[in-house]
Amino acid sequence: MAPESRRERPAKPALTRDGIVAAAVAILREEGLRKLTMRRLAQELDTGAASLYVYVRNTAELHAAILDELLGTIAPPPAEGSWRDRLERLLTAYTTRLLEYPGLALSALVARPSGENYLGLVENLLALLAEGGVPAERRAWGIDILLQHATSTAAEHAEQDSPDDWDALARAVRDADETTHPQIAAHAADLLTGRPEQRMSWGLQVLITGITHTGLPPERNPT
Amino acid sequence: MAPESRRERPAKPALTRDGIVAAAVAILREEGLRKLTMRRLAQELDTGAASLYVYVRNTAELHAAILDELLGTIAPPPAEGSWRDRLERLLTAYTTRLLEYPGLALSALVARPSGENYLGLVENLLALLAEGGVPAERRAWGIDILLQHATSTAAEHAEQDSPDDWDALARAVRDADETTHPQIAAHAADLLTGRPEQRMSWGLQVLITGITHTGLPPERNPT
DNA sequence: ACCTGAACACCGTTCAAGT
DNA sequence: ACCTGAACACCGTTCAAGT
Repeated sequence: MAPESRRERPAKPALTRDGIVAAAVAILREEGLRKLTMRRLAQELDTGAASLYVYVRNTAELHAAILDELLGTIAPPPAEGSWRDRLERLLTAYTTRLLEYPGLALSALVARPSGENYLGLVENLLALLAEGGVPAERRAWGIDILLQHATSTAAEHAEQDSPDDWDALARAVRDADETTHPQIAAHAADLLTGRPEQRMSWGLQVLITGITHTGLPPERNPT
Repeated sequence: MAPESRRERPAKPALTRDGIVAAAVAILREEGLRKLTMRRLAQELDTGAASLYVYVRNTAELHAAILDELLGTIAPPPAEGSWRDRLERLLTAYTTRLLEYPGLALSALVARPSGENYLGLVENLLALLAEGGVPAERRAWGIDILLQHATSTAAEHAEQDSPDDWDALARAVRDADETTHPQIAAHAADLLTGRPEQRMSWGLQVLITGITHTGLPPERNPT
């Protein structure tokens, strides 16, 4: 009896948090963040959206879990090269990962992640600053700016379904009146030039140099 | 005849782009960005949501227009103080404005604004870097990082309906294992300490110092 | 040209009821 | 405890039809 249970369709696997996150990553890779909704995810797992809420508090938490999963695939920086080189490579790898799904970077910016792989990244960054001789009390705030920069650089590329926005700025800069906006007119070329990797690399150099040269305020009150 | 047109209700004003943006700003101030939807905005203007699309391409464009409106209320920096002081004050004023509506900062990060007031801000920033002796070819990229930092600092505070996220990171940092995460354990205090204004101020110092000390890559290819 | 109602194609989240 | 269907309370955007 009960021949239905012997159909070709594979047995419906039990729901688990890991299974949910894995399915979410799969949808993300195949269809993008826009399509990754609770309803679509539930459909993929052959259940109702409500069932997901047993394992995941809300969409933000789901995004955080996915991000941490993705962070797990960042290769640790090789031991060769100066600490600055390795620091830049590690942060670039982080940004590159995020650039595959800029919408996730946006989530990461708003809800700071706290998963195992994110903590590992923080750990590595702190160690690199220590190796570079950055004073201990400056390291935590230092990686904070570095990560904020790396994350927001990726987030800027979110939702580029229509590149109208960039065109709008480019047009405004090009059409800038020389008398009302002399600076913009003079710098028009540089405002619109530079490959993303070049700007990213320069930005990291700026930050690292700034961090090594800028002392903390004398008193740092708790939040 | 037609006594309906003489009712106490004020005559429905004609739709204009400016009127739409003004109504949007009003809703933003009174109810927040979450409540500012095309449907709610149309309701406020006593029309249907579809009518708005005659004047505004989509939600992103509406957000950009609102942001530029808000930017108009930033006081120009006073002429007193060093260029660094004035630069920091101007950027802080920008971030403070954005912090009132962090959701807008998120929009600004994704769709770079191009309104008149935003261009004015860019113009002022370029002039300040010029005054500070920053080489011409470095100024455009310099204000780009400064604005990215200022905008993303505000964006980080978006959607804090539930402060669970910060708690999650704080817990993870405090619970960090000393053997697996020695750096995090050692820096736990600094990772969680510091008033936002202090971190913001230090961040700007880092950027300004970095910009004045870091040359551009020799070749900068067009985008 | 401008404006509209209605429709299209969706959302996240909650909750009472089942197993 | 886990799972579900159905409901609640919404979205942005398009479009044919009107004025």
